[in-house]
Amino acid sequence: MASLDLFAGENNDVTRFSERAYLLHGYVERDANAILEQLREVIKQSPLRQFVTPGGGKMSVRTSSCGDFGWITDRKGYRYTDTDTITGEPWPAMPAELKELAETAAKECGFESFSPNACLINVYHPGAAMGLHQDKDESDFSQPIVSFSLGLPATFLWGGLKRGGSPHKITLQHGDVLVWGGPDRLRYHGVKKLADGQHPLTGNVRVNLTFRVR
DNA sequence: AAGTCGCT
DNA sequence: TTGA
Repeated sequence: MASLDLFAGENNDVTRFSERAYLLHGYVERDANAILEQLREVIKQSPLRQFVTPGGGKMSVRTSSCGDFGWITDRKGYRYTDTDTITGEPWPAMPAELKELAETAAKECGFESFSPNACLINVYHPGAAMGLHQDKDESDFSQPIVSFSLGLPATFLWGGLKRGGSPHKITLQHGDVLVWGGPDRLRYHGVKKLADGQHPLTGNVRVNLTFRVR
């Protein structure tokens, strides 16, 4: 696949929904086809899989990773690895164009030095969900999280720094990008059970990419 | 407990 | 919908 068009940046429609949490509406919409094409190549090397959590439950989301590190879980806990535990090979490289888009989005929100070395790929089919959790397996919480949404829309849940209370609901559409960091870096967050639907680019799935510094 | 269940 |  040819390089991305890198149209992102032309769209300045940004909603700030917490002190340092931002929704960039449609930020990667025009790059969506190219992003999905890159992901198909990644998934050929490291296939999607359903993890088991430490509690023994099976995640409904299908997951892979690219970059220097990939996020995994099993009964022993959550962690990053430098090789795919299925293939035994290093995780596929993070496509440079994706990394650049994530960095540009972070910069747009005032996170100047973001250089992700891990990208978690989560594919949601109808019925799949993500319970409220914190992204806390990384070592430097001064670095933000950047999240791309592609395909079917989803309801994002935005909680507090501790469990409890009712999370805010934010609709994520195809092409939207979320950035959160600073005092919001360890907020609980999740995704409501995905509603059935069809999207012209992805069919009946939602694709989510989260870029992190391990 | 990134899940599931049970009570409100 | 929330709390354990």
